[in-house]
Amino acid sequence: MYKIEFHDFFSAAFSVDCIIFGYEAEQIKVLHIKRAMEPFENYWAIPGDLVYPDEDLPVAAERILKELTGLDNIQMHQSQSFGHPNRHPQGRVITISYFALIRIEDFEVKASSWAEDIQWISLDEIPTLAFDHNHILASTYEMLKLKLQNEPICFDLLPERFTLNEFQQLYEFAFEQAFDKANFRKKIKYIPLIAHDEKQQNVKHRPAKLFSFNREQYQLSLENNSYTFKM
Amino acid sequence: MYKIEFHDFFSAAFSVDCIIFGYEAEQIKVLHIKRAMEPFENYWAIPGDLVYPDEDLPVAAERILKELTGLDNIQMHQSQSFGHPNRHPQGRVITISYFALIRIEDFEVKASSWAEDIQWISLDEIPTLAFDHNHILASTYEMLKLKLQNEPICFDLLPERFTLNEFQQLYEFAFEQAFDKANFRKKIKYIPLIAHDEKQQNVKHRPAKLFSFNREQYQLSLENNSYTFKM
DNA sequence: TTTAATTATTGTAATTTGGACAATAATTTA
DNA sequence: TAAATTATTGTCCAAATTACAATAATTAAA
Repeated sequence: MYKIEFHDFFSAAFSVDCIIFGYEAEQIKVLHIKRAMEPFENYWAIPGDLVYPDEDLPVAAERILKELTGLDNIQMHQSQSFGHPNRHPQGRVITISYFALIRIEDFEVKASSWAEDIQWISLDEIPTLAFDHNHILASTYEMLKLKLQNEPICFDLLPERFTLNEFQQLYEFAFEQAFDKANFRKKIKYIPLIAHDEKQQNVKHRPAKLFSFNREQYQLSLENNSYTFKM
Repeated sequence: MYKIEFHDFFSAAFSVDCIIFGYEAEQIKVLHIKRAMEPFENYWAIPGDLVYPDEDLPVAAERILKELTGLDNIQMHQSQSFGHPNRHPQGRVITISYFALIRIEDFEVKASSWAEDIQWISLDEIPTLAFDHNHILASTYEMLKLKLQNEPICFDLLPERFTLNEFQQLYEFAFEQAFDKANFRKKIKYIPLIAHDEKQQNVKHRPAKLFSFNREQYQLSLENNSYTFKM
């Protein structure tokens, strides 16, 4: 085996891939772009690109997502790394996947930069994607479900002030099952929420009270070790 | 801003860091090595090193762990990536952390390669480590706890055939609290175990029945979506 | 102005689960 | 054969979960 010099190690690139989950009409969809360049030209792919040599990972994720899809100000979470030596035909590229969860109706997406087209595709209709993106997507979806149940990331999906029913719908989305309204309220008893005096507007029935997630109290109890979020 | 050419992206290195959690005397310890070279010479560090340009990540993790600590055949799990541009003084190095859980008494560790010394350090006595290793360790410990409760990785720690008491001790380790023997048996009712006819040998009391984790049934129910592991 | 319709919110009783603890079983050693 | 030790099972009570009923607040139609 030939000797590898120190500088030979500095020959890899790395990328971030942004898996944007959205829900709409009780379906989970994932944002895809159509590649306008080789390799995998014309394939659908997860939005992602190479990271600049002096750029931090979360910054790169934000930049790349915005460049390719127009999405801005989205709170992303790191998922996993994928680094098989042959996963990229043009060299050694390690990729780090980030994901987010958004309400589709709240955002407008737009193909730009080298993205030729953009589309929300439901989880059960994903075609063969570029690179190892099918694998990355599947494994990131598992991470999403795990985090939904163990960290309060679900509040990224809700408006700042929400009704308990909206919260419950999200819960049902995460667990893929329905819950009883009365029992749901007992279940979330320990999740720190702020009850506001304000009520729902413009509904054709009794308006529901609005709540918000009490981030301060959540942070405190984290530091305290006095409570761990569980859905 | 100057234009970055494609080949300029291929100037990063990447490493893996292996966080080996061990338990002994009801304490959680982490395996550290003392660095025998710059940067951070003489600092304690998590065992880790650069990955070869054509080497897969899990393979690199195994190789590096063995080179530095002598540990072999350890099932490691990927945790997270750390990629701050200045985290390594000699260039851009993204690191991917892997972790494992072992019983300290089952293995012998030995400093080798450029590791000058090796030591198990308990979690509450960790000194200032090389690089951003304190941060990596803290964040990987959170991942360990999350996975212990949601994936059957605890069986990596047990021998192939184990008694329910051994299983319970592990459970107590993971949750940092004691459980009632009788109640523990009710709690694990849904975890797929195989009860063998075989019994514990060479104990000074009534021997316990041996069990093993039913990986086949677990895989099946995963594919089935009929059960999710919960501790 | 009253009433029906709709959804929010609270309450209650039955069932299931979880925890404390006691009882019994199987084995080794003295 | 009895004492010691740990495994295993059972029982009772409290707590959590579930199903479902009752009440409250609001809008829209009569």
